[in-house]
Amino acid sequence: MSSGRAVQSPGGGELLFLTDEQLRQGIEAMYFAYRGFTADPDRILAEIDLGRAHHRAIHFINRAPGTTVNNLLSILGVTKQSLNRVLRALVEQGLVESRVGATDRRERHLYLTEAGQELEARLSEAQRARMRSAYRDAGPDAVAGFRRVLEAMMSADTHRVYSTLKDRA
Amino acid sequence: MSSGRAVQSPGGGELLFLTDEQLRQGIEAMYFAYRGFTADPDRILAEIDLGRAHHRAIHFINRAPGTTVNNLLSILGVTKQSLNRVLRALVEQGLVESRVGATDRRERHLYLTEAGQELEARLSEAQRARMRSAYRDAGPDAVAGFRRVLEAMMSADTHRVYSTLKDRA
DNA sequence: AAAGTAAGTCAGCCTCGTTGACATTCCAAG
DNA sequence: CTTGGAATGTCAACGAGGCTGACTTACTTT
Repeated sequence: MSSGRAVQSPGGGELLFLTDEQLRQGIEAMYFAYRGFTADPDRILAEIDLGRAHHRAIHFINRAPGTTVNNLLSILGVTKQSLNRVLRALVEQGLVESRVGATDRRERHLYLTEAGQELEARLSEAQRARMRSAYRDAGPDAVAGFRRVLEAMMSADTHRVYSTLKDRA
Repeated sequence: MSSGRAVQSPGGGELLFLTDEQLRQGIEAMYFAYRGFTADPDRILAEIDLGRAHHRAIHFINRAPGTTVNNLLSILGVTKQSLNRVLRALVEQGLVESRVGATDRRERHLYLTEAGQELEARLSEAQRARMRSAYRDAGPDAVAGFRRVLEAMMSADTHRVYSTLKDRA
């Protein structure tokens, strides 16, 4: 598995030489890996007639309980109309509670119910198990590199959202 | 960016200790990075009323010209009915040509037309540019680690498809 | 030739994106 | 105050691209 070769650039700085073939393998790896990444939660969600969109909402509500719809929107990068359908389903199934804001009553603050927390735990345990196994197979140095490449691959605004979330962990 | 710590397991082997927090950061990084990964091609595709599914088909037809529908199916992991709709659009737009098999006339062999090749080049150049930039930011060691983790994250059967493609590059 | 299998197509459903129209609430200017 | 605009969230309807089921066509096996 070649990962490119450091060569001297004309300006003197070190440059990474990458063939189109190496890049394409990276692209395909990303595509196939993402399928594995979502496979386990998808199976669990299908049992209870929910989809990946519900998982994402549950994940980030769990991450920041009491978040508003608008805030969740900017994390997920979808339209509010799209998120709304997902949230409605989650509320109807008793997995999420939506409370009118105390100071600003236009806002809705979102929380996982008991049942929502249980589902979240199930989903994220499945996903973490795969991630843990991949990390162990690949080793600690690989993991650091993995993270570095992923962060470099994000779009600038997405990277900002990611960092904000990470920093307040 | 911590990537876990090597500790001695009871049996004496080395084990990677990973907190749930570390794993969750990896999960979020994967999610946000995948959005960046698809963003550039998506923009180009939207201009001509095509979607990600068309990109995938174009990518793998370009990779293995003359491939059959069935073969493409097993690479993409979708149903033939779903792929069929996508292929029909591509043929109608003159991007893909579907030729009846010479030896077995049930089969359809798929090829990119001139226009299809041009679009493929545009899409994959955009995607490679981002990948190249991410690789350069992260450095060669990071790239090797990135690839190792991704491969370990694939499901077994997907990994097989990926390897087969890679080996005959 | 008849039965079975494989490849592809047509029809119709569901999820989850999208845009448009709207109700509610807040706030700042008059 | 009040009133006009901005912010927040909801309802409706459309489209892409997954899915299953039923089918046709073409090849293979007996």
